[in-house]
Amino acid sequence: MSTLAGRIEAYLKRLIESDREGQIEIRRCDLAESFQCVPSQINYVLETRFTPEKGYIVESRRGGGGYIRITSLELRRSIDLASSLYRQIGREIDEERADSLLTKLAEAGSIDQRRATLIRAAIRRELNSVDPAWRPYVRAMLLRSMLLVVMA
Amino acid sequence: MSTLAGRIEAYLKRLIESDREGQIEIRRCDLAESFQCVPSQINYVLETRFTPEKGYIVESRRGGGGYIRITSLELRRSIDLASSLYRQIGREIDEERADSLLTKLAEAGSIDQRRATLIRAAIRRELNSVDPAWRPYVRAMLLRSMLLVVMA
DNA sequence: GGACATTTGACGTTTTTTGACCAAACTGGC
DNA sequence: GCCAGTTTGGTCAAAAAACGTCAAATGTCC
Repeated sequence: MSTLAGRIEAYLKRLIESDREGQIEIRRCDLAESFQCVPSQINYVLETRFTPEKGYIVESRRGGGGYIRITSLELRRSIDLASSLYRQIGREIDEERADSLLTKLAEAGSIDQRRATLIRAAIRRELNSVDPAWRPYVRAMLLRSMLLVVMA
Repeated sequence: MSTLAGRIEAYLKRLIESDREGQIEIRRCDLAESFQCVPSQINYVLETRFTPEKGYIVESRRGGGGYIRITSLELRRSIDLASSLYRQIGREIDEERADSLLTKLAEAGSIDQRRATLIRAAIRRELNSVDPAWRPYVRAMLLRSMLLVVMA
């Protein structure tokens, strides 16, 4: 994937993935400048790699203050889930609360029993090598992440 | 067996066998150049020696940045890609390696593309609030945990 | 000589890159 | 408020970069 178009695509996807909203705004001329290519190359990348079928929405505006906005529907949808998980779990969580949350989710059918068990075991194993003082934070992170990919 | 086709076949097989995943990517024009033959000779070799019945998959792309990819089904199976990749994570991992690992898993069908994107995004976002010095460790933990629950 | 395999080259398709020209949106003077 | 000029992004077609197909020519082995 060593084509210009491929590199631009990868760059944009990275930007989008690290954005909290799964959405970015760029200026076509800036991007073209930083990749040393003609501006229309950017349109080519957008048309071939960021189509609705591939889960992206591209909006733009011309004129002064113009921009190109790219939204990943996939990530957009996961935002809600992520923030709801963050509300339930928070920045840190102790083992007991993590445990009961998993039990609740399994009972509610949001995740299956097998995965709940798997998540408990994974957390316990990973925390082994973590300084006890940090465990509540790391536990929260792991729990949030695993639940996100399982429930999405 | 000292025909041109035979020598090209032997050369490609040597390359494939020395690749850890039993897969190589070449450029038809380069190969033709180095064997001093017409490009279509390469197609002849592929059609007669690297067929599915003989255990190979050949994929290709035209246009700028085009390539020909040959995969040996046998070598691929023997490695058990998913678990071998999983073991490759280790105690710490940088962003680039994590990225390419996810790409490979998605290509191999071990996880779907949608989840790969989700995992990348989740890792990036969680790491935002982590001291850069610890990121490789935390990244490894998150990646391992999320892969565990999605591949299970 | 016939059957089969190999080699070559002309022509075709797909994907990427580039550039000339077009259209919309903002800005500032009147 | 309107017009002219500037600032952006959009379109489209040609050129370039790869790979694919097919059939004719050539070799090889009974």
